[in-house]
Amino acid sequence: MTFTFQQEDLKRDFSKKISYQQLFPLAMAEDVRTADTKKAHRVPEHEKENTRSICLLEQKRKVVSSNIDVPPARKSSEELDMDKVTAAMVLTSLSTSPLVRSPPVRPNEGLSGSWKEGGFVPSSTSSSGYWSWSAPSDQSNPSTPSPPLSADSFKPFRTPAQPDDGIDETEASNLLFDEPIPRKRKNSMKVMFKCLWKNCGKVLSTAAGIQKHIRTIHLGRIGDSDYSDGEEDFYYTEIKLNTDSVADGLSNLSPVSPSQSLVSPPTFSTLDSSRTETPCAKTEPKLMTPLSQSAPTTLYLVHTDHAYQATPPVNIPGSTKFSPNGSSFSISWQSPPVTFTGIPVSPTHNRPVGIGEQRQQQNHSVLSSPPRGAVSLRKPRGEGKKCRKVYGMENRDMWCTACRWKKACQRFID
DNA sequence: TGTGCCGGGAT
DNA sequence: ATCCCGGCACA
Repeated sequence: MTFTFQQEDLKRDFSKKISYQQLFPLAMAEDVRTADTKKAHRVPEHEKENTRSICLLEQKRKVVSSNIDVPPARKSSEELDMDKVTAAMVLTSLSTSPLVRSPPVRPNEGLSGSWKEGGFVPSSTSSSGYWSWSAPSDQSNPSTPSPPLSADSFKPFRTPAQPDDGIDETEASNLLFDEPIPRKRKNSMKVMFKCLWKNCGKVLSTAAGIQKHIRTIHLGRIGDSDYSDGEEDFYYTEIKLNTDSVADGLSNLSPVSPSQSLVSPPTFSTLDSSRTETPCAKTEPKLMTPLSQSAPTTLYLVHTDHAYQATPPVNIPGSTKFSPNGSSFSISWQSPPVTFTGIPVSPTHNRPVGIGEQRQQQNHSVLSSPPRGAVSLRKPRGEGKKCRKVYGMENRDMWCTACRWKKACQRFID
């Protein structure tokens, strides 16, 4: 129904290019700050392009959804204040909502092909529902893989700043690659709406119902129960219950321990950018800045005990402290601490950029930079035989110390 | 490809 | 200061 319309709409808009800086001033700022360290982390142009497109998608999703199911009220004037509220709500939501689930492995997706090659598809579209920072910046790590996206959208709660989720995330990612969209799971889903009001948790089958519930019960709008300013939107979550095995663990409405989220590698749990501000929009500074600035195009992976680097952050050149490839951070959860990390360690096709690769990149840039020989301060090479030649490698102990140390020979000076 | 040795890290 | 080595330039 509306999905069809939205997809078409999005497709059309994707053909338009929007200035990177225009969309992501924050990311640009970060780019500038970390420009030096990122020299070795050049992101191929096409990846940037993908990233841009994805964020454009994020924006578009908001527009679309606001046109369709979210009243346009309270868009701008309250945004700043609401960002603070958003931060609080995120935290609240973390403890009251099923945040993590295991996305199905979808080998047929267009995305999978890209990250097989060590290349990277910035699938920052992220499956809806959770933490993923699909930031658009050059920091996007080419080798940080995007896990396969999941089809089920999950909306723990809504925030004023992002009244979206009007479109399925996977579909969105498919749009990017003009892949046909497998929809089979849609049919087996039952959409429910759960009230996120603290200590409530009421589940209703219709959005109208849950909105009315929130309006009347929690917002106390008894008189004008038909009027909706959209605020209710923020207090309920859409839950898609399906019969798939993947969703089995999610049908449970209680908070889900992140450690349950990974079914089996390389099936990654994804965190959704839509839960927090995507880099396309402003973010609450303390909560999001490090992530949104430095976790571009990367779905943060929920770390448990498997193949992901745990804290402390790994210091990799070209990445900031919280960058997707060079870092991780922890959030203390109700039970086990959750580590979001952008450093997949092992899966072959999604290994991080290693030092060797960085060196290669550096070398590459060296090769393509200044024409050498402009000014060579290197003194001419000695013509005569040196210790090495005279004594040979087997008599290295007979060499002069300089030769032993690979310095200019002091015994046979030219 | 082997050699000389610069630049820089480690101790 | 000494020792060591990566890596570049050159033969």
